[in-house]
Amino acid sequence: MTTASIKEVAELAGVSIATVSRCMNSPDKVSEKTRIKVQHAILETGYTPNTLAQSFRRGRTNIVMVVLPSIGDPFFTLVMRGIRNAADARGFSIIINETQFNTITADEIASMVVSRQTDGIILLASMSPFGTEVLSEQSHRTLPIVVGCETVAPELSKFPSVHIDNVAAAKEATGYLVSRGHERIALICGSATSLLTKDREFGFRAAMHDAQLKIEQGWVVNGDLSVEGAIRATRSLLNHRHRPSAIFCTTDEMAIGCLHAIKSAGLSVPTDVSVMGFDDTRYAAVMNPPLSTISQPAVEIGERVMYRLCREIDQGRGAGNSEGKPELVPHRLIIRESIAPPADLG
Amino acid sequence: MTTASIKEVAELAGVSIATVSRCMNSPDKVSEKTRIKVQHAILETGYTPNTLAQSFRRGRTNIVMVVLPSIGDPFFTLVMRGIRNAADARGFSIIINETQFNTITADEIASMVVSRQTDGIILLASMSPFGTEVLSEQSHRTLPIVVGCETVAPELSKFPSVHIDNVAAAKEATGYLVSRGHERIALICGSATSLLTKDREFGFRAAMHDAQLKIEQGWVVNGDLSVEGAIRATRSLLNHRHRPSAIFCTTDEMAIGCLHAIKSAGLSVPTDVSVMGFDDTRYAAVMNPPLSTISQPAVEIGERVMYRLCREIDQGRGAGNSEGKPELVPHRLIIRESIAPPADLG
DNA sequence: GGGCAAAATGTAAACGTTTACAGTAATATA
DNA sequence: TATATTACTGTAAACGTTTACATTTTGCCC
Repeated sequence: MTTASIKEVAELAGVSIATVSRCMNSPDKVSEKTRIKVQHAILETGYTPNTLAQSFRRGRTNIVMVVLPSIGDPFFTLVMRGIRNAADARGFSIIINETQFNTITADEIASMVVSRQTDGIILLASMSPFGTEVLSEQSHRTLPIVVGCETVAPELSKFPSVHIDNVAAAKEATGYLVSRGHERIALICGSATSLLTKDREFGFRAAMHDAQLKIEQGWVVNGDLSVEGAIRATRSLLNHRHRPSAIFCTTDEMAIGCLHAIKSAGLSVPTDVSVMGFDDTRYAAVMNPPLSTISQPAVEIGERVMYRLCREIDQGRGAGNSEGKPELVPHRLIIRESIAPPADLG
Repeated sequence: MTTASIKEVAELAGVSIATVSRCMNSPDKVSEKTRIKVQHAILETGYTPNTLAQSFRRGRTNIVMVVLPSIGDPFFTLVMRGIRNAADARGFSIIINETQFNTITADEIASMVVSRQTDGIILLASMSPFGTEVLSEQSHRTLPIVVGCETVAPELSKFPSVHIDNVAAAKEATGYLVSRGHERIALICGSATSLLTKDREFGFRAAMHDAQLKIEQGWVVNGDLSVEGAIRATRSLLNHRHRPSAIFCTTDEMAIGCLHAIKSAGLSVPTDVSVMGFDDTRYAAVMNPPLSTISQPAVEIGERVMYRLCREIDQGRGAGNSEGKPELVPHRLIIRESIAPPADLG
């Protein structure tokens, strides 16, 4: 039973298909009399516009693609909630593309660009650095892209973005550990190719430098954003010749693994080792002990990214020239119970 | 710079557009000579087919929609991974529709049905019961739908589905608690309208009945699938006149909240209260204590659901007549450290 | 080389909209 | 009442494919 088309509505209402179309899209351009005539015909036939035909004709799908490392990460879940809020409000659907912690290449983006199945792209994942120039040259005028959460590479700075000041946030987090008396602080960070990771690492190093603290070889370790990766990373830190008294994880997700690894090594948090997270996901407060962390306005980031993308799309594709400076949103240090002064101070 | 169309390729290659189209879709129907001629033209023009036009013409988007309560739940994350695996293999994209723990109504489904933006639907969320008949009547012949995880209502039994035997699994979980000596066992379950919840509750009650144990008034409580909901539910259980010695949560996500609530009430797990989860998400093993739970082959469920949907789609829409009995997949009881004999036994 | 089947290609219609343009009806202006 | 606006409606083209059908080319056999 193929659904009624505009033609049948037109016939039933005794008007042309153009009029029916106008009834749907710009009702003010059609007289009230015919409008209600058409309304009735629509109801009677149960007509709904064929989205495929509309997309084709309008050259627009009202679908955007969001590229992110993992929907499983509770932080991204929140960002997605924001994106979805905004998308719903604007009548967009969303296709999610998980990179599974791999950095995405420009080629992959490009292939999304050319098949016009999406109107725009939200990039929450890090791009492989050597891909960025390809992308920026070949497509920044052709497809709207907005970057979220991730710091954007200089070559990509044509693209609008919204995120927190990751350097400052990491600095603040590290500074707090220092202020509680820690001097041996390690860092578990994400993939080395992620600029976001780089920024947080940079903030960490800056804070350590400011405090004139030494970062031992092997104290900065990659946890690849997963719980399991963080467990491995933590084990290596606990076995380190100079065991740190505090561990800063650049993600709550990794902090969960970190907490687990510490406890299953027979140590306790925060008595033996303090732990600092990042993101303030919904699990942070229910961890044992509750996790100190940096809170980002995740939902708001999502909303702003999506609304920004809408603007790009509406202004015609590739308003990449908007040359947006990053929209910075505020972060906040959340103090819970996973951090205490180091034992050797007490 | 609008991309090259099939016409330009045809002109450049000196053939008709039909031939170009054939080169792309059924290369065996065109001579090798012209095929390479066209290949070159394609490369030279940088032609890629306009997906919108293809979708329109073929009446197929290669997009499926999956409806689920929350992508945030780590269990669904795994199911999604399976779905995505299969979808990638078959060239499908996915649009996710979160119900946010609300049951979805047939109307909402129907609106997805009519706008032909998706080729099929995967239903991982519970339908509001009064909606099901509408759905089954009006659309089960028009749009391919496959149900996953959720038990399907009898009225929906025309739709294929794949899930575990939730009744048996819950019975087994409860039985294990009984076998460890528990007699005062409470249940924290999800939304009352979910059949899946109903099934697990039914299994729980059956096991209690078999063991001739009494379920006090107020021992079966709704945790609405969220961490926070479970915290509230647990508090009410801990304040209960007859405090249970074990709590069975029908979701790991809720078990996380449960663990937290018990600990922040100053009690310990499993010494004071034992906790059983359900789903074996990636957090279960890193909880403190590690969570005993029921493991489902989540990724496999996702894959099977998606492949099944592909079959439905290929056989022409609404092969709902396939009248599939549910595909049952096996579950497994996972024993960790969150369960011990009740204190009053020791 | 004539005849024929098979293979390759071209022609043109169709998919369901939107929209520029032209045309007609209604209303206001003189 | 004639004319100039304005408001409404219809006609038809266009969007980029796919595909049934017609036509041409090729290869083969006698």
